[in-house]
Amino acid sequence: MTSTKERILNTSLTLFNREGERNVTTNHIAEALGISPGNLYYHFRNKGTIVAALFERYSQNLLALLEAPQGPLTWTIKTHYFEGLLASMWQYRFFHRDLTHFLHADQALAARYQAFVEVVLERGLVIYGELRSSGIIDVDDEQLQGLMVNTWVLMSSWAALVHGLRPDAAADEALDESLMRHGIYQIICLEEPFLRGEAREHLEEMKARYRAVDTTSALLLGHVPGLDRTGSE
Amino acid sequence: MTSTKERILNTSLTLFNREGERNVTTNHIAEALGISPGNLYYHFRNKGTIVAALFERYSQNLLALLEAPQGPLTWTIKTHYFEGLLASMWQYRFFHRDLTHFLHADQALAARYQAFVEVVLERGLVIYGELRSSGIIDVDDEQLQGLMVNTWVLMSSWAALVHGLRPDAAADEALDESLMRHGIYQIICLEEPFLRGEAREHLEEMKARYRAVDTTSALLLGHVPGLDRTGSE
DNA sequence: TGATTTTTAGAGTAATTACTCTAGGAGTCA
DNA sequence: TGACTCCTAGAGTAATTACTCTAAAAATCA
Repeated sequence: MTSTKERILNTSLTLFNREGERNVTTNHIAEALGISPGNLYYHFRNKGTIVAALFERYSQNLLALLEAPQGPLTWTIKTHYFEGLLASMWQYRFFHRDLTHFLHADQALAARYQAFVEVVLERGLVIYGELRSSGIIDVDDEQLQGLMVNTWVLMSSWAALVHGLRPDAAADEALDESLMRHGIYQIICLEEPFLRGEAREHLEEMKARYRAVDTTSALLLGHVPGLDRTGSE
Repeated sequence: MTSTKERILNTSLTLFNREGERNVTTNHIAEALGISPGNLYYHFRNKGTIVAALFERYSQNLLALLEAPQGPLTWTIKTHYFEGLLASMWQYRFFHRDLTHFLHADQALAARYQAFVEVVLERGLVIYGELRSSGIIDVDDEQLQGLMVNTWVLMSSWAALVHGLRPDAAADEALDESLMRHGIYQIICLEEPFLRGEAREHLEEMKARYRAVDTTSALLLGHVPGLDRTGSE
């Protein structure tokens, strides 16, 4: 049986993701759990510590994934790997959604977050570096850095962005998954021009796999008709 | 002399950007202006309408920029043009920072925002389409779409992301400008592999111009080293 | 068992905050 | 002048909300 502390975190996470941290009061969390506010405050000094604890879980989660050894790295494996990362980030999407507020409100959290980003980028550079060594991507140092930053911006913003555009807080798991796949698709778009050898062979297959069939393109590229025209001109 | 209504909007914008909309109360806005809360509420039914009015200003601002005719389009011009867009977005950065909350709280605003994004993407596709027609970028339809989405994600997230990482709310104009230039640099990184002809010739020059000398690697890829900008023009 | 510590309930509070209401000044037009 | 509208002040309020306090149940230990 999970401890009360754990249950508070789990419920908070669910509510934060669904309603947005700003709209979830501590009383609301307690009520959802069927415990008293006093009990909640016995386990967490204040609301901020709940957020901080969730960030800890989030960052541990992500860093663990990033530490995982992987033997010979192919582009396909790497992409699948990124898919896992994005899924983890989606689980804690409330965090990136209100990131600036949290960092503004909690100096210590800000420092931990900064360190976290540094490690993520560092590790990401290693991964891309390995791909380069294997001749899978063809980039110079500068392009590698640019690519890494863009990948991170995309991943860390994707959830919030997509969450803002999707139809009303309908808890549609199928849609969510499709949106995450679209995120990976966009990363593939980032990498595509640099891909060589093995990766190039799998490119179309991978694009097809992650390309959002209907719903996703509908969301971001709605009824944008621009392409038919520019193609023929 | 600007009307009270305008002054309320201006002050709100300033405070929202600096403190975050969440931390700025209506009383606070009134106080900053030296007017009474009652007066504020005479001009705006509630806080949400202030946000909505600011979004209107923001979207009009951006759409006007996007409508601007431009004659023959070079990559250099386009990049300079994007710089203007990003600067406008930076002026209203509070909006993208709390975007999901605003959309969640105001159905009508959500609809307007969705329409806004559609127009922006549409217009962006036209611009990239023109570059393609001129042989400046070499992409197929699918790559064009992918590029467009990534550009938009990058631009609309950049302010919030960077704001979260920069040192404490120091109102450092020089730093801000450097960060915006870095945003353009990242877009250049997105486009670089597709560039041909004229653009390719100006690539290094443009990269040099927008590359943040210290701050780039500093903010996102390391620690901020006191901002020692060596003669940049 | 009794003693002690951990966990819980739940009423309560101080502070905040979005917003209201009334009354009156200030400009305009007759 | 008076009447009418626009604008402003500022006291006040209802509701929310993060958080406290006391006491008791439950678990742990001697």
